[in-house]
Amino acid sequence: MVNFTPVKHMKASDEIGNQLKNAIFEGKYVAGDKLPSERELIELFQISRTVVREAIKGLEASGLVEIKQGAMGGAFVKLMTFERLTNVCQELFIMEKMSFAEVCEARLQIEPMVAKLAAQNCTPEMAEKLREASRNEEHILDYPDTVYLRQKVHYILADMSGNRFLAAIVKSLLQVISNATTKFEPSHDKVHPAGLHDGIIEAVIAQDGQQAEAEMREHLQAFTLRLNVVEKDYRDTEK
Amino acid sequence: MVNFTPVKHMKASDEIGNQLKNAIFEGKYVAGDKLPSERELIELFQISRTVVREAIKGLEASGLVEIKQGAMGGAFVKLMTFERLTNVCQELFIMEKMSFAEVCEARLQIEPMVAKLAAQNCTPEMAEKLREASRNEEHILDYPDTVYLRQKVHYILADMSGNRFLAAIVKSLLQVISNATTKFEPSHDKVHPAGLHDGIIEAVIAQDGQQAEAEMREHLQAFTLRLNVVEKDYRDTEK
DNA sequence: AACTATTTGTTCGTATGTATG
DNA sequence: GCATACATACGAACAAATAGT
Repeated sequence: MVNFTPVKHMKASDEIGNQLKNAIFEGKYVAGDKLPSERELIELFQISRTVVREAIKGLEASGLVEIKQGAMGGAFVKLMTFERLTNVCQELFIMEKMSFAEVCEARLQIEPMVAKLAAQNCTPEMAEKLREASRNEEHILDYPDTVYLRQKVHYILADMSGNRFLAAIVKSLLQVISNATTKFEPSHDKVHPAGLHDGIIEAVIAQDGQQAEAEMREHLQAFTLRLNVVEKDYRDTEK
Repeated sequence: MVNFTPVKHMKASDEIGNQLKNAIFEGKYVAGDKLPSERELIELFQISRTVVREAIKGLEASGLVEIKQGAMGGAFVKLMTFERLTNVCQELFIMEKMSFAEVCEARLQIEPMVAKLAAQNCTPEMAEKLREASRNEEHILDYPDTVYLRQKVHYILADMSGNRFLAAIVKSLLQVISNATTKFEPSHDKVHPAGLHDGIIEAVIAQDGQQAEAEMREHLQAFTLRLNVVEKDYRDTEK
């Protein structure tokens, strides 16, 4: 049996798009590198400018490169970050592939576990960072637009877990919940009692994983329960 | 203070790409719908062919539409699935933004929890589905290329959790681990003792969440430990 | 400040490929 | 086989942004 190869042609733009993509995945181009210019790609692939541009447009839409115009411009490989995960989560939520309740439940399940890991990995430097974040929470009212501060403790704990994937998931969920919440409860940012995270923080610093997990669960449960009700009301009034 | 609006222009292709994207997010076009044809878009946006094509190419790369050519062709809105989450996870892994060990650990943390949820939601129909999947596992050797069968129990349990986000995460992790494993241990598919999941399945059917969680954790721990070693060896020999 | 070179952004005209009826 | 409707591809030109001289 002769091993004939299929003659199916991909679209030219997909073909060269894939070649460039693979080159990036293989590390031939790393973050900050410039891909060959359009004219060069025309030469390299022996193909028209239109096709080259469509291919690069695809890479841009996939979040792999950033295009700058002008002299010294071109398609630059972007630093691959977990931001892409967050974007996908956000889109899945918008497209109603997951409900607010599901997102909250996922957070309720995962974040306590992450807090436990954080407690197990807690170092003196991390402990100080946590304490500082906690102290700053009291000043949030002075900077009403720093949503980040409100969530800073959660972000730090996520990073402390030592698992970049889990950290990214937690941050993505936080982001989705935060975006949704400001939609149906614009005043939410302003109500945030100081010292809210103290229980969690102390447990983590004491490296008491069990306790950290329990404190985080309790912290989220009250919060989540109320939000779910508010969100449901909001959805009902929408109709 | 007059509320002047910024005059910064986006690229035309991005501009109309965003408008189309938003229309999709807002449900103006749903899965299966056809976007206006290139000619129509030219009319609607009063813009050139090339720009329209680049915009649509962007949507295609983002996974939002699928382009068919020929009469009755055009850009059709794709059904938004969790596949996108899996793709991003796969890419993050390839780009070394997360290690094999981290992926395994995440699975080890999340899947037992999902098994617990599955146990809490177990219905008679689901129980039967699980039993059938378990029985079929013995026949896997007859169909060596059905990777899916090997993981079927895990997939069913994920769906049983009742949380689409958690299910998607579990499936994505499974996929990443599976892809990586076949790289450094091609023979892996063939070794899969029958009845491996029986402990988990029985606990889930008995609706014993605690037990299901424990069984799943044990099931994964042995598996994970060995794989981590094999993977490390593989990485070392690569250099 | 003005000029030049380089690179991407946009347009138009034309031709070809592909699927439907 | 043919007409139609659509996407794919090419090439030439001009516009706009940016960096360096």
